[in-house]
Amino acid sequence: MGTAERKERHKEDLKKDILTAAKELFTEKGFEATSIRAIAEKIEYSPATIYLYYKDKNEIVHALHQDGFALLIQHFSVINTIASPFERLKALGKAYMQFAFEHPDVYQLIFIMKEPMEHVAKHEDEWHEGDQAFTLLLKTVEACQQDGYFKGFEPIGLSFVIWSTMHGLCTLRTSGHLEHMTVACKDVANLNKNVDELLPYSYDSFVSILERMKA
Amino acid sequence: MGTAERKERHKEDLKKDILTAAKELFTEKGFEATSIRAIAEKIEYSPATIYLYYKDKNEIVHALHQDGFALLIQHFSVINTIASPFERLKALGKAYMQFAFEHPDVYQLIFIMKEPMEHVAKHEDEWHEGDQAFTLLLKTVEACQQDGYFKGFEPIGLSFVIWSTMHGLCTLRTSGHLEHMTVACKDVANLNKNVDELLPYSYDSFVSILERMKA
DNA sequence: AACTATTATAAACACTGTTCATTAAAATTA
DNA sequence: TAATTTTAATGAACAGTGTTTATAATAGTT
Repeated sequence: MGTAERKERHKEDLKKDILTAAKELFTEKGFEATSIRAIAEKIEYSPATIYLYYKDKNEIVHALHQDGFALLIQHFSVINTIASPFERLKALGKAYMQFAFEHPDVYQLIFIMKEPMEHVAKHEDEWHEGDQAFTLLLKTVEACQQDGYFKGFEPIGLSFVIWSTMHGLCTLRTSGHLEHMTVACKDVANLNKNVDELLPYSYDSFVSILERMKA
Repeated sequence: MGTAERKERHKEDLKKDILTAAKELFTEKGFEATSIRAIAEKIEYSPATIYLYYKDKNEIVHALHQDGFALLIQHFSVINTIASPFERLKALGKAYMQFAFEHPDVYQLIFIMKEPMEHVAKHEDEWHEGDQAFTLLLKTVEACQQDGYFKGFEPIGLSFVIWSTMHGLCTLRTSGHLEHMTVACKDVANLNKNVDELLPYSYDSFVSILERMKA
């Protein structure tokens, strides 16, 4: 008769509305300040209704985590046009960094927060999003190796080191730790106490290191 | 009369007792589960009393942050006995990694959590602890340079890259993200799906990279 | 002993995530 | 169409959180 379908559609709409409201509040006020009650108020439903569509807050956070990852993968799409493997690797790093600074809250959601991963763990699931992104890096590193870079290195370990470096650069910045380090900035004439300059600067250092790894 | 001194001493004792109780609860049950009420119960005082000695929870967290950093610096003391700069750098990395795994909660307190840094920011303070640790790394890197390593590199940027890599390695592990990445572990014969092996393994890769940077 | 300054606390405020019995609405059956 | 069943939504409560404040108890001084 079709009424069941319409109902089902309405149910899925509401589930998405919850997620959209959560995402907006999240990017607006951060995770800490985003309560179930606030989400409920935004979609004009009772807080208890949320629990008819999501088991708990972690399930919402995990859904946002997945959405956030899709956005990251999307940011990576720029590298498809680049033929040179090493240039592709560099572009991947730049895209990663840019994403972390443009969407610090999403970055936290997908790479820092424990809750979404705990949700994956509880459901004995696998982290497909992470695998997908890591595979992209791995393939690029392997392509670089065929181009003469990183000879003698095992690609997975190397990929992981590269990811770690980028992750470290991004997190140390967004967590606010660098802002209060005087040594790292003040003493360098080129930097002028500006933290924002330290990161692209360090990224260039990192690229130089990798560049020297060509046979 | 001395009574004023005794009182002052008692006051400082209580302030330390609060911190000790907080530290114990923190390492026992984690930050999330450590409430002011729980701390108060442990020292057998009323929750409101805590606020006579610490302005708010962030001030307690910041005090723990400073204690934690002292512990890290202590872990670094092993490098004093090593003459070779590059071996010293390697030992520094190893000590850093070991600290992160032995005290994951303290690591989170000093390098991941935003709250202690927010406290530093509010008081227009500087992050002396961070500066101290970074300087130690910087001096080691500079010594390496005088030994023929990292020629042509600006030491601060390079030091920051090294720190970022170590930080990335440690945080990706303790946050639980690696546990659910199948690609990174399963496919490597040497690793046998074991995440615990991925890190020392990746660390060795990183050391190899640095090793190649001689002359 | 009386007064004052310090220290401690009970109670409340405004929140949080989550559960559950109850009610309202919609769909199905008689 | 009327009665019944299934589904969806909610108000209220539970147990917790950080924090503030007026009140009470204690200690020190005159």
